[in-house]
Parts: sequence; structure tokens; C-alpha cells
Amino acid sequence: MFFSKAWNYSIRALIYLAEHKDDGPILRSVIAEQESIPSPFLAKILGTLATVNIIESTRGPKGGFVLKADPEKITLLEIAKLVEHFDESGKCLLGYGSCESGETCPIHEYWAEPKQQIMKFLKNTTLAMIGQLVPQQKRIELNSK
Amino acid sequence: MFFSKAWNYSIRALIYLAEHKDDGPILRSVIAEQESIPSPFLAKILGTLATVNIIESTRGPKGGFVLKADPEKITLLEIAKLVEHFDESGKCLLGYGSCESGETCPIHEYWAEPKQQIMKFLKNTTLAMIGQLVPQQKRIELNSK
DNA sequence: AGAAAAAAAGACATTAATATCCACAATTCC
DNA sequence: GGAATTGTGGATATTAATGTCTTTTTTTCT
Repeated sequence: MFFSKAWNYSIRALIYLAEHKDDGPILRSVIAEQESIPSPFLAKILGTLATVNIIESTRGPKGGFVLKADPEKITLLEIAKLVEHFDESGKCLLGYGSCESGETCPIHEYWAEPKQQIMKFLKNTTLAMIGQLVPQQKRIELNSK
Repeated sequence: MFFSKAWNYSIRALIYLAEHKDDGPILRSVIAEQESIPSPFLAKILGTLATVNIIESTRGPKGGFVLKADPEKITLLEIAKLVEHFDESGKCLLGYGSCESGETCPIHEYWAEPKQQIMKFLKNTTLAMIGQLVPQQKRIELNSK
């Protein structure tokens, strides 16, 4: 899968919140159902997103979650670093120590291009870009797994 | 890390065996020490590689493991499929079902290029290519983690 | 003030990957 | 044939990610 479920769920929850930015606080239970995310697990994710002020939470009746950050500025990389231990360093794929101290191990010759593309994807893709592109209907049926 | 430890260990063990192709059977304990791989874990990996005839095992004194397959034909993808559950399908990064039924979800627009590069890397990189390029000395110090 | 709604927090369970250990089987050497 | 060596297989432990449950705190509404 390349990225964790937590990352996957985070992006989907944020897209949902972006689409309902003006509807007032959204219940976790609603996001969980609409996006097929385990509700208690989502609670933790939303908690994390709230602590770094990407979203805002309010308690009590009429409470819920609202997107606070600018979707143009939320990148996939930021979420990856937040909810999983994403390794942004140039660590060698095979774990050879020499690659980090200037002298690159030669598997880098082959890995460099894919890696660069992945980083570009994570850095340059924003929530706004995804949200715009994913029409509501297409997201209704989710994978069972 | 993108790829599992099992994958990482497999590649490194195979490179070691490729370099000692003509030295007769190599002990698991030697590979484990030289490549800093947990010996009992390596046992399982070597077992897996042996069952699909990539390597050959012999028991008893003077026993050990010998590379059997042609390094030119062992690809990184083959190992990934063998020792981890590598998902080669075009499954949507965000888990949206529509992507698999012809209509691609629009995050694919951004993910397509990195994904293609990764697959190219895995399919086209062979053990022979890595082994040739990695000089012995460079591989001595391994990452602690 | 009291009841209900909702998030927050923390304990607990499950699963998969990683790692270790031990008994067993096969082989070699004497 | 017996002892030592080495892989094989199965049981178990550890860790991290995922998933669940319960209690507490905050807020709103009556």
C-alpha cells in the first residue's frame, strides 16, 4: 500500500471536511460512516490533526470538527510526517551506512528517480488539488479492504 | 522505509551469495554476521528463497546456501512479491473503489508518475546490476537501525 | 441545575512484521 | 555406527499499527 491506513484515513477525512467547510462542525460519526473509516480509530486521527491546528474541534452538542488550515497549504507530505513515521531522509534503501555520509551507494543510481518522483508527489500535492478533482459520486463506493 | 526488512535482508543476502557464488555453500551465520541480519530471521528468509529455487540449501557439515538462479534474472520485484505482500495492482492510493473499475480516481493523475517509476525500478533492477555496482568496502558499515 | 451530546483520554484487543528459541532431520567425518 | 554440523519446522516473544471500549470533560439545551 506504500502509505499507512492512518495516512489514507487522514486524507479522506480532510477532503470530507474541506467539502463541508461551511456546514459547521461535522461529527466524527458522520465522517466515519461516509468515508468507511473505523470510528474510534478516526477519533485518534482527528485528535492528532486538531493538536496541530489543521482542524478545529468543539465539544458538546453541536460540536464536531471543522477544517481550519488552508487546503492549498496542506500537503500529502505534511500528513505523512504527522500520522506516520515518514522517512524523509536520504537513507539507503538497502540500509548501507555509506550512503548517508556523502558517498552514495550505487543502488541509489536506480532508486534516485523513483524516490524523487515520490517526494515531488508528496510535497506538491495539496488537499485542495485532490478535493477539487475527486467528484462526490466517485468516492461513495470504497474498497472493502 | 517503503520496503520491508525482509525484502531488504533478502536482497543483501542474495548479493552476498552472488559474490561468493564459487566458494561453495555459505553458512547462514556468516551471511548474518557480514550483513548484520538477525540470524534466526535470516533462516526463514533463506528458507523461502530456497523453496522457489533462487538459492539452494544443503545440510550437514559443509552445508549452507548457494545462489542458484541467474543474477541477471532476479529482479527486485520478484523478491518483493516473494517475501512481502507487495501490491502490484493498480489499487487506489486512497482506497476508492472506482479506480479499479476503469474510471480512475483523479489522485491517480498525480500518483501515476511516481508509481510508474517505482514499478520500473522494481521490474528492471536485477541482482546482477546491484551486485556489480556495490563495491565490497562500501557495504561494511551498516546502519544501526 | 440537570440531562444529553460530543470530543478527549486512556486502557485494552487484535493483527502483522519482526525476532528468538528449541527440537528434529539430514549430512559429513571419523 | 556415532558424534558433530547444519538446515528445517514449529512454537513463542516482541513491537508497531490498527482497531475497540469505557470513563471523563466540556458544552448546549431545557
